[in-house]
Amino acid sequence: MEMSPTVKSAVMHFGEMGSRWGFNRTVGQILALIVLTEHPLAAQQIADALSISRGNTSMGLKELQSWRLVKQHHISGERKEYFVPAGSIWVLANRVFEERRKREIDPTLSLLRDLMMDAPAEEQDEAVQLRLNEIHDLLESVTAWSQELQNLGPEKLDTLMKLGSGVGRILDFKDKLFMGKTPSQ
Amino acid sequence: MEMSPTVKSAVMHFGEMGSRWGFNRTVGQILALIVLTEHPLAAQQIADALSISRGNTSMGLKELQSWRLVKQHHISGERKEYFVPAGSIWVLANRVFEERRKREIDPTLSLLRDLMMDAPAEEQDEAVQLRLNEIHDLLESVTAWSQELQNLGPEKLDTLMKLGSGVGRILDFKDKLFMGKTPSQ
DNA sequence: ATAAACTTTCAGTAATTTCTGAAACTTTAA
DNA sequence: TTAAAGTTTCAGAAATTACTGAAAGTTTAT
Repeated sequence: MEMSPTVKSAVMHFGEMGSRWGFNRTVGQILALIVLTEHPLAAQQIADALSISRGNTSMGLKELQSWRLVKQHHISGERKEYFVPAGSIWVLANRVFEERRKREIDPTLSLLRDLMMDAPAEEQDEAVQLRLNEIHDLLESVTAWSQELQNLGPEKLDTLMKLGSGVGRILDFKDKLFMGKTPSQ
Repeated sequence: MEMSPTVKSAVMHFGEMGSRWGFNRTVGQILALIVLTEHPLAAQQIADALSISRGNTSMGLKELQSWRLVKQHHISGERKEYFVPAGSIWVLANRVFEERRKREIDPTLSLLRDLMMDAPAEEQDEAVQLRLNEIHDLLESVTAWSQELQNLGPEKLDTLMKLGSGVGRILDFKDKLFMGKTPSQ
C-alpha cells in the first residue's frame, strides 16, 4: 500500500502535530492515513505503510478507538479486522474537541470544586479562594457552552459560525426584544 | 515564601495538567503560583517555593511571557524584576486559547493550503483532494469564528454563553426575520 | 573600571515517553 | 483439538523532553 506524495505529506504533518493535539506521532499518522484512504485498512497495511511495528500499530488503533475517531469495519468473508474513520470530518473534529475537554478541563474543574469545599474552614486566604472561584466559574461556563453548541448539531452550528460578526448584532437585537423579561440564564 | 495547603494543591495540579495544556510541568506550576499570589513574585522566590533550579525558573518565566500570560513588574527602588499575571483570569484564558490556536491549527491550515495548490496538476486522487478540502474549510471556519468571538469582548461573550440553549431559539428567530435576504458570505 | 546583584544560557544528566519485537493470547476452520 | 491467521501485551531499548548548576552575561551603583 503505497502512499501518494500528497497523502504522505499530510500523514507526516499529522504525525508532527500529533503531540500538540493530545496524542503521539504514530497515532496522528495512523489517523491521517485512515481518514485519507477511501477503503478500509487492516492493521498490517497500516504498519507497512508507515513503517512502524505491528505492536505500535495495535496500540495506536486502540488509542484512536478510545478517542472514538476510528472504528472497526468487518468485511464479510474476511478474517482480519479493518479500520475506517468513525464519521465525517465534522464528527471527528467534534470528538477531538469533546475528548480534549474531558482530559483538559474536567479534572481541573473537579479539583477546584474540592478545594472550594475543603478550604473555607481551614484557611484565611480569602483572595486565593476568590481566584479559585473565578477560575472555576469560567471553566464551568466554557464547559456548559461547548455542550450547548454540540447539541445544536452540525447545521445550526454552521449557521452560527457563518454568521460571523452578525452574532454581535443578533445579541443586541435580542436584548431589545426581551428587555426586562430575559429568562434568567 | 511558604505556600498554603490550598495553593500547594492547586500548584501541583496545574503542574500535572501543564503538559496537556501545551506547556510543561514547571511552567504550569509557575503560572499557578503567580496567579494565586496577590503580590508580585521574584524569580528566586518562585524557585524556592517550587524547589526548582534558578535556571529552570528563568526558562519557565520566559515561556510564560511568550504565551503572554505573565508580565514583568518593576518595583521602584528594587533591583530585581518581579512577575505578575498578565491580566484577569478571563484574559489569561483567552490568551491560552489564542496561543494554542496558533500552535495547533495555523500550521495545519497552511500545510493544507499548500497541498491544495500543488496537487491538482500532479495527481489523480480526487477523493484525497476532497477530504483535504473539507478539513481545510472546517479549520478555517473554526479559526474565523474564534476570532469573531474574541472580538465580541468579555461582556457579549458572557451574554452569549449564558444564553445556553437559547442560542438555538435565537437562530430560528433570525431565520424567520431575515428569510431570503440572509447576507451571503 | 569594578564589584555587587542579579539574569540567562547551555552542556550534560535525569526523567519521561514512545517504540520494537518476541511471547502470550484469541478466534476460526477443518 | 490442532494449526493457521490473526491480535494484544509488555519488558526493555531508543528517542525525546525537561532539569540542574556552573559559567557567561547584564545592569547599576560607586
